Amino acid sequence: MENISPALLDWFYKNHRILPFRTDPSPYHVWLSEIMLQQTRVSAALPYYERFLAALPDIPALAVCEEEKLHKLWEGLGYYSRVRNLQKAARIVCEQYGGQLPADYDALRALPGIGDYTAGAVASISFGIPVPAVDGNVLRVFSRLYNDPAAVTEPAVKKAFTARVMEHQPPDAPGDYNQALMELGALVCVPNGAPLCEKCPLAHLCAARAAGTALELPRKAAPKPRRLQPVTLALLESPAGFLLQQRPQKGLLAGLWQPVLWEGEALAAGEVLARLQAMGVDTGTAAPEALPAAKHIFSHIEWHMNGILLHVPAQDAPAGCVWASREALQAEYTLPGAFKAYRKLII
DNA sequence: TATGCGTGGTA
DNA sequence: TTACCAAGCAT
Repeated sequence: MENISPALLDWFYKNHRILPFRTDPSPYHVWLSEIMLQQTRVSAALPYYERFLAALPDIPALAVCEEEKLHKLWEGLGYYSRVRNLQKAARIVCEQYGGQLPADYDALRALPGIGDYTAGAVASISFGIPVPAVDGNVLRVFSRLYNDPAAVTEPAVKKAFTARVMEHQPPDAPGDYNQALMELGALVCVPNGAPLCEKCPLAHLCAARAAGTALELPRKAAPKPRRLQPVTLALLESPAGFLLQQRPQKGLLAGLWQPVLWEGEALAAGEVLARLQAMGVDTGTAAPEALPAAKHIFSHIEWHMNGILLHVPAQDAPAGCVWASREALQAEYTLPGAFKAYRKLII
């Protein structure tokens, strides 16, 4: 196949979106944007990006930020280990590289939270290093361009596609080329429906367009079905505010805050009261009110939530819990989006 | 290699 | 409403 980069780059320079991390593509900006954009849409990440940079304008500021504040800046964005790894990496960069990201693919790749894709993106976009940055967009574009039905979810297939990506990469513009492929995937060679082939600068080269198979590509392995999990929660309000419990430091929503809850069990109100009392909570005399049922879908689990709202007397918080005022909830404690249905009851 | 890890937009 | 799935990484 003839080299795609002239037509691709010409299209990119005329049609790319103006994005803040392109306006000022410093290594820190590109790194932060790439972490935020992992499995996340540009429109969802943009407000977080602006707010995060305003709070933590450089790598040393990120390195010394308190974890609670860090979580708060990521609240609602999901995959919270991303921001913890971001800080781990920032601390290493401060200790080993004087606070500047290294201009070296392998050194970037060795930092926490930076995998093949992100190392390639930062190296090529910020430092002009001729390496690949193969994400879901690029795999989709190439599976169609070559009309290749191989499952792009397989690492061996991704490796083979990466070799093809590099056959077309111009040595003098690796960053623009990598971004152009992603931009083409995001704007023209779109997923979830028919691609906009009439707008595609590579349409004349595209094997899937010729074969009429673009809608069926890329091929992926079927996802595993989600596990359904009943969850019972107890929303306790006292004169001091609402009772929050911190989640374990490992696993789902690690270290974030939530109403007191039990996963994997649908508990009746009487059983909830008994369990609260066993925790040392004075459940008082007010009758528990039923909370509305709610569902939250994670990628691998589906929570079916029920529970009670209970007004209790002023008292100390049990171990691992705090009483949080509405103001503290707003400013300090990070409540994951899974509790969106209940958030409006407490803020 | 398979699994765990969030959330929201869109057809 | 369901189903898909978005600029992935760690273990």
